[in-house]
Amino acid sequence: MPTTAERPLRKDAERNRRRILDAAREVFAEHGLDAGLDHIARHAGLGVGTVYRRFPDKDKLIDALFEERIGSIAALAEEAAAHEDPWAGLVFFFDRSLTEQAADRGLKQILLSGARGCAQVSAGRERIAPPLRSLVERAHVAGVLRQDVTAQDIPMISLMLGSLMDASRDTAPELWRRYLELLLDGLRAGGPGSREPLTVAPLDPVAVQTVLAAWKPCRA
Amino acid sequence: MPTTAERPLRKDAERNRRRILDAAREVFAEHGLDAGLDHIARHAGLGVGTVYRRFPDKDKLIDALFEERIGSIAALAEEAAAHEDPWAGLVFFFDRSLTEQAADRGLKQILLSGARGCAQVSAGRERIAPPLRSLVERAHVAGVLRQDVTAQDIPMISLMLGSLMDASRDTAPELWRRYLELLLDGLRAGGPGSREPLTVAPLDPVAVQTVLAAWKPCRA
DNA sequence: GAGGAAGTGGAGAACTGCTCTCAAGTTTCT
DNA sequence: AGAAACTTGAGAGCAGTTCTCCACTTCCTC
Repeated sequence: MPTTAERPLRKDAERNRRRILDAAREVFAEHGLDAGLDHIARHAGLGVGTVYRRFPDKDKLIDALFEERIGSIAALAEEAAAHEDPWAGLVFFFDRSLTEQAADRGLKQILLSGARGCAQVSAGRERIAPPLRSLVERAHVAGVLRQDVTAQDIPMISLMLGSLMDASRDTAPELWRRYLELLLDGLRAGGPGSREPLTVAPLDPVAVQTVLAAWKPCRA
Repeated sequence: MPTTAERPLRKDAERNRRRILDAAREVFAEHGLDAGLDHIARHAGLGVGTVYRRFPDKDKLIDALFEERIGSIAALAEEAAAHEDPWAGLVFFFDRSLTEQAADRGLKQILLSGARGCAQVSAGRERIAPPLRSLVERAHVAGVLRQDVTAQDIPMISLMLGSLMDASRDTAPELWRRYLELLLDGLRAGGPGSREPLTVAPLDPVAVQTVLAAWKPCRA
């Protein structure tokens, strides 16, 4: 839908709109949201002015681009929560959502830092937390997840792995999986009376937002 | 030692040199190495020009400042390697070195990113790896550490926790300990035949340097 | 206590890198 | 063909660095 019930764009304009979106997807995926619009325009073979004619500012472009992608992460969370085996659901969510983030730095930034983007994107983000809560709860009931771990730990773990991803993306793009496995071993409820309880309390949901807002990915 | 065997600084100059170093320590600790020299000069109650008269450029100032601090981290590694209980040594190293890093963002940056600073600092950094290798080896022999974990995992884990620290420093400065505990539970050799082997290989020492060099802390 | 060397301050030069604008030229549509 | 829509890219404006320069001040020595 070109715009909301207004006259359709001219043929060339519509074509360029698509080019901008495609170029932005690629550039943001590779360089993160800090990429300049000049960069995107050049990659699309257009002038910067054209980008600004179509999208009033950078945030609107980001919004248009990530509304759908963030929705797919929310869907992942819902799918994970519906998984018959709660532990497998948890692993599924981490694996799949982080794989997406590894392939798209812009998405990672939108999901984690919460900074950029407007209403649409925020709405998508808010769909994610509830299924994760029920996922964690089911895992607790099934006795497969340490009792002292909460749903708020999930974004924090994603943040840590996301930072590692940024650093290792050119050297060892799959390295984050190694530390995910390590963390999952730490999350799993211990067989015998093994684990000591964690000595530091988890964040509350509001603090999670604050911490994510303070996070910025590294550049490259 | 004011300078190397040259005529001593004038009294006021020596006093200002100390002020600069003190101010730099505080500012770098709080804001990281990206803090501008203007900021440091203002905090020292001096002009920028004075800073540049004493230190030819920013890197020299950083070198002068962190030579000692990085040495103390190396000493920590040596102390850890000498610990009678290898597991306790590992926990000791993580706990102490990360506590230092939590209190000093500049130090964290010097240790992890390797970018800034010259010869002196690099030399200090190179003192750290060997004791960590023997620490890990002893833990393997004692059967307390997963066999598929290597010394190269230590800086990567520090990097992840370091990123979390940057994000949570204002909201929950001790939060990193929670995830350190989780990771330590993942690192410990499993009691019964519990753990699956890690599916992703560790980095080799050269790659570690490359990854660290790509890492930049987030701003605040 | 006078004179020269050493030291100081801070505006600003030079750079980088970003978002966003606008006047002049081009394309599409009717 | 004419009007409206669209495109272009240099550059304005902003912010943030690192580092320079020189008129001025302070210290030390004789």
